[in-house]
Amino acid sequence: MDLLREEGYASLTIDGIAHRAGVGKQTIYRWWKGKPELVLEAFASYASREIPLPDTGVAQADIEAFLATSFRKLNEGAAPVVRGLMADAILDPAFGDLLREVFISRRRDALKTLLERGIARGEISADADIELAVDMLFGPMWYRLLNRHAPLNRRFASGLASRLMQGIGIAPAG
Amino acid sequence: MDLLREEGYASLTIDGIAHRAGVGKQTIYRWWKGKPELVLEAFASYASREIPLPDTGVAQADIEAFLATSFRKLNEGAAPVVRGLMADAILDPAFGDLLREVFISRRRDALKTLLERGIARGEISADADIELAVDMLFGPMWYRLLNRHAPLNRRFASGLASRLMQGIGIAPAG
Amino acid sequence: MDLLREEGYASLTIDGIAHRAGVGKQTIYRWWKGKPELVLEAFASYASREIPLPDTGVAQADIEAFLATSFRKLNEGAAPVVRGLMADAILDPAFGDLLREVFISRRRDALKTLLERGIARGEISADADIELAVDMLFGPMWYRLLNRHAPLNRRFASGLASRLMQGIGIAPAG
Amino acid sequence: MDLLREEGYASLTIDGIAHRAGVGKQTIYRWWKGKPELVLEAFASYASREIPLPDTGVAQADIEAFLATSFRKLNEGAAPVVRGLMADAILDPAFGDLLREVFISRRRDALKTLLERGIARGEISADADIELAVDMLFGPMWYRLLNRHAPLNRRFASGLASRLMQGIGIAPAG
DNA sequence: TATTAAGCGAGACGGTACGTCTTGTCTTGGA
DNA sequence: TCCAAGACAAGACGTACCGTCTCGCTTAATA
Repeated sequence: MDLLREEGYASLTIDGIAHRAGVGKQTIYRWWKGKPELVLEAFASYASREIPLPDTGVAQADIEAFLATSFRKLNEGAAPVVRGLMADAILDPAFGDLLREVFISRRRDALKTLLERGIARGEISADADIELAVDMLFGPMWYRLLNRHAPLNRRFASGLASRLMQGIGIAPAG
Repeated sequence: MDLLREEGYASLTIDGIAHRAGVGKQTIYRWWKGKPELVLEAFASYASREIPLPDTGVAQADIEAFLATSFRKLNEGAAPVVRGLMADAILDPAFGDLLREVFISRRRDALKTLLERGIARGEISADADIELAVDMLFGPMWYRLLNRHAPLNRRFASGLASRLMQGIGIAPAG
Repeated sequence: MDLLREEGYASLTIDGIAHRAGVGKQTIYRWWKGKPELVLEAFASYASREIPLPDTGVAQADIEAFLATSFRKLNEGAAPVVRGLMADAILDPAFGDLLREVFISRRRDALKTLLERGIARGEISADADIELAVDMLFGPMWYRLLNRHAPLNRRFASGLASRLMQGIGIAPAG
Repeated sequence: MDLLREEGYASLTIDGIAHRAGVGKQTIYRWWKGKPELVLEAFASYASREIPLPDTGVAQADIEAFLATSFRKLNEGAAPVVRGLMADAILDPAFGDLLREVFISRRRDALKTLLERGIARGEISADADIELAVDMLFGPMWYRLLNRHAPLNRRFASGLASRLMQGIGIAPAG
């Protein structure tokens, strides 16, 4: 992780990692299939540790908080790593499958939990398309993360959460 | 483009392109900075040529048609190319800037045109956040494109367009 | 020795030996300094066991028989092993010293014994250069063994023995 | 050749050669199959350049001079190189074939020329076994070169030449 | 009989060199 | 004069062995 920060994902090499770790290259290949798998492992635990599920009792607030925390972590240094993982997932479909399994889908699950709580509470329509809702929350995040055309800030989190609720929510009485 | 289809973006090499084109490598570097720029140029014209702006007179229908056409082109073979371009944009930020300029932003502009037409017609609230709306349409598309966790089909196009309109639209009278 | 025959000396590895023997690598290093020493030990006893000193009563015949037996053993499978030991002796001078001590010099001593018997019997000139004679017998053998430009056969043994005796022998009366 | 002298054959690496030559590794592999072939090429020309065929008019003197020059070159620094080439020839039979073709056999040819001149002059018996004679001259040289049990000096050259002539020569009248 | 120590198999480890691959630049020779 | 052909420097890749090291598991001797 230190090296990731110092050198960036793209110029991170197995030789470099091994040398920095005071370790033979073979030792790395013994435990990981390659650089992407290694970084993924280091990062997946970081993500689930650092981005807890909020529970404010209100779906929209939960969602907004969850997104906002994610954005903050990305802005604090995780962004290049996540981008690099995505690049490797594209270049190597097998790693793409792995990334989806151990990272993307877990993040999706977290978000689904928040949405389902909302349904249970009656804030969200019971027949809402949860998968679509998740895509409409994480999709824009990845889009800005990868294209860097606009910042990942709290305003964005708030905008996404509120627009989504208007699309799938049940208007509060009164 | 033939080679792109045959070999895939990842295993496409400058040597390979030059050899296939019966051309020296230097000739390629004379005209393009590298593989990504070459592919981008080939692809950008393809995209604007093949995905025309629809004009049905109804914003939601326009948006849905635009997305659906985009999805179809991706499914017909463009997907790996677009993914590859994104991978290179990640690995080389300078190319990322270029991609944003000549591809991403043009696609965004196309979508904005549709949305602005909707505003002009009174279908969409005049103070809607257009940038956010575009993110909520293209974001999910890229998200599914890159992660391949769900198909890019007409149902998805329809779902995105309708949920968006519920978020930013003006309820029709009656 | 089985592995030596199956795999050849060059592709024989300590890992392979250990695995085949159902033994940990450390156990091998406990007893031998390395692969060459291990093979040398296995081979040295084989050589002294299988190539006895002949005693026909005639020096030239003794020498020819000794060479012929050596050649036969080499042709029967020992050749690659002996070549491999020589390769390691070249690459590691310390092992070269060991090889000379426990193998080369013992073989030379055997040959010297035959020559000295010839001197004792008056067949060979008392002032003959024994060291040189040994070099002229074993030298050509190694030369053919390593270069494989001509076979190690009985004709060669006979030719070497007879030419040598013409060089150092005492012409029999009549 | 500089590196060969400085580092020795065994610790000569392709990386090292490439770096010293200010050259990429691929360039070396483009022209040579590997380290042994490279060294062989550098050395073969050296040998034929530095060890000319003598022509004193007397076979025994020619042979002695030829051997003595060879020994001197070996003692002056060529010995480790020649040993290294032999080690690789042992470990890789394909290179062994090459070494025989472009080095061993050429050196043998040179020696045969001297012997044939001797036959033409009537100094050597016309039915002498030339191949065997060559083995009896070069064999002992290699044997001492590889085993280092005795020096390669002029006395050795002289001893080999004279003993050989006693074996195959025609006694001068008187 | 219970305790301890030695020797072992297994295999992870740091390290080094290998031969392959691709990149972007430089050079050459024929059209 | 142009350009295909491809050599070149650079350097990461993933593999193969090396010789050292640490683990537990026997197994034998000691208490």
